[in-house]
Amino acid sequence: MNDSDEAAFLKAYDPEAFPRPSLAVDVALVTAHEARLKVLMLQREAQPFRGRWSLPGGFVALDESLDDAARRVLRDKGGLDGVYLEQLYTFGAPDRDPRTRVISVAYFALVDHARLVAAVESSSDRSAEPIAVASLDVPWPDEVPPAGAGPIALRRDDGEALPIAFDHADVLAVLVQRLRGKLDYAALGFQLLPDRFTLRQLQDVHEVVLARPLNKDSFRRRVLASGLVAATGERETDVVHRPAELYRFVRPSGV
Amino acid sequence: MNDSDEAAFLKAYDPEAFPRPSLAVDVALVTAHEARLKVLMLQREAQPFRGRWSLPGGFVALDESLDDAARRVLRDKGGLDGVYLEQLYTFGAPDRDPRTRVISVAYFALVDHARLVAAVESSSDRSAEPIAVASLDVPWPDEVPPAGAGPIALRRDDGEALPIAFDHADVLAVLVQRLRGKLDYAALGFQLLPDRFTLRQLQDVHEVVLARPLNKDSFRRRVLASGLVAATGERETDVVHRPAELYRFVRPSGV
DNA sequence: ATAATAGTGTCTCTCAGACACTATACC
DNA sequence: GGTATAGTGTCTGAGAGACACTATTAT
Repeated sequence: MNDSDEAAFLKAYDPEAFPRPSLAVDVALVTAHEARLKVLMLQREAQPFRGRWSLPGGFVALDESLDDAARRVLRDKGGLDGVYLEQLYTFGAPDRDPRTRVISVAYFALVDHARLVAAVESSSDRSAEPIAVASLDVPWPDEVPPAGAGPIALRRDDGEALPIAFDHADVLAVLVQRLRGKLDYAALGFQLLPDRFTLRQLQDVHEVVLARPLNKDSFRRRVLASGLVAATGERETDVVHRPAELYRFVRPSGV
Repeated sequence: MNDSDEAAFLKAYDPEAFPRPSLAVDVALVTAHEARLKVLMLQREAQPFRGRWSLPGGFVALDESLDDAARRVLRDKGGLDGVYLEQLYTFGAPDRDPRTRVISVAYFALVDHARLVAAVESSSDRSAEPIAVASLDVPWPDEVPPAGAGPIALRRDDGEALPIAFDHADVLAVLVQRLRGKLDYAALGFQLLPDRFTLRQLQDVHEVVLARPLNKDSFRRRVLASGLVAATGERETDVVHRPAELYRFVRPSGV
């Protein structure tokens, strides 16, 4: 390739030559608590879908990468930094936003429940936008929804169902599939727990995500054999029974 | 939500209010042949990256879904219709295209080798754009590349290495990870074979994708037990040894 | 002591890998 | 018959599920 050719070409290039839709990122901030998967949702105060609940999102700036945009959304709307973040899927149906063509690159972030609650509280101080941590009602048991499975529903702690804006129910459906599919093969479960956790807590998280009970013995064996956890020598406190050992997540070598 | 409110809002909405990058789809058209994974590549005749090889791609029209755009690219540049197509990942580094900000939603398509060769030949009649079906040199053995693994390289049948345009080496790296990860859990292998195939051919495909030998007996057992294949009663012909039974892919029930 | 959960030892069942053997085509 | 690959029967070892048992804390 000839560099001066390329420089001349770039000078003459017209960036308006192709149609350009708007580009947004939406972030599902996920946690697990009390046998439920939960996500942070915001109630829309503007049209479209005013009054319905949407994932936090934002438009991508021209000089920022998609990952950076997702991290910015997480920081601005969730008050969280340094959490596990992964690109999920890109949604681009022409009519998914009635305003104009908007393509949304969906991300998901995983955080332990206590940290999410703290972040939501400090975030509510800064902004009046209604915020909720809603439970997912997943109407199918396996990784992949069978044909004809209904959409995912959201329910607040007080029991009220939250109507979902845009195609965000589809985003949540893909999210649940990704979580269930990757949980055993990647270090996702740990991301939903605090730094120190018991194996029982980790099993609870897995059971919440997979929506089925797991065998205690074989779960312990598998986790300990994976080499992804290390005993700390500490034990939990303030429990009414024999306290369990606390473990911590060990990043797999070379990654 | 109030419908007339929403209608009034839409009328007043200014679609120029947010920066809008260009949006493209790129499609990796994949096949397996002679113990190699292969992809269709085009040699760029324009800047940028003139002379280097890129995945077929195109900009997304404002009234077309992402999937439709990918199918259009497949039809226009590869001459193929009705093949397996799946969204892979979205690439959005600010400098990935030196012209302007271009976000690329990458797809991959799977097709059997004979069909790809036929499509390439008829496509070469229509267009003078240099086209190649290049072998992937994957420099890591497992599903996920270890830290410090080199980039994927492309090699033509005549042995010549093809320099890669844009960030398409990254696209190919994610592609290989997806293929290796999903091969056992989803019906991907069949998509790389013609309608009728022998179990040996299917095993060859799996070995090519995973880049490691598989146990014949247990592979046969697993495939037959999966219920995804059905014997046709026919046998292969023109082989110098005992002909194997031909099987066909049976779509999993309910999908 | 009792209650409750943590954690371990062991048996069984399933399944992948390995090997050996038989079957069947063309030469 | 020779050769090459298809296809099957059987053993073995690894690992998950199931169950029973011991351990350890608070009350």
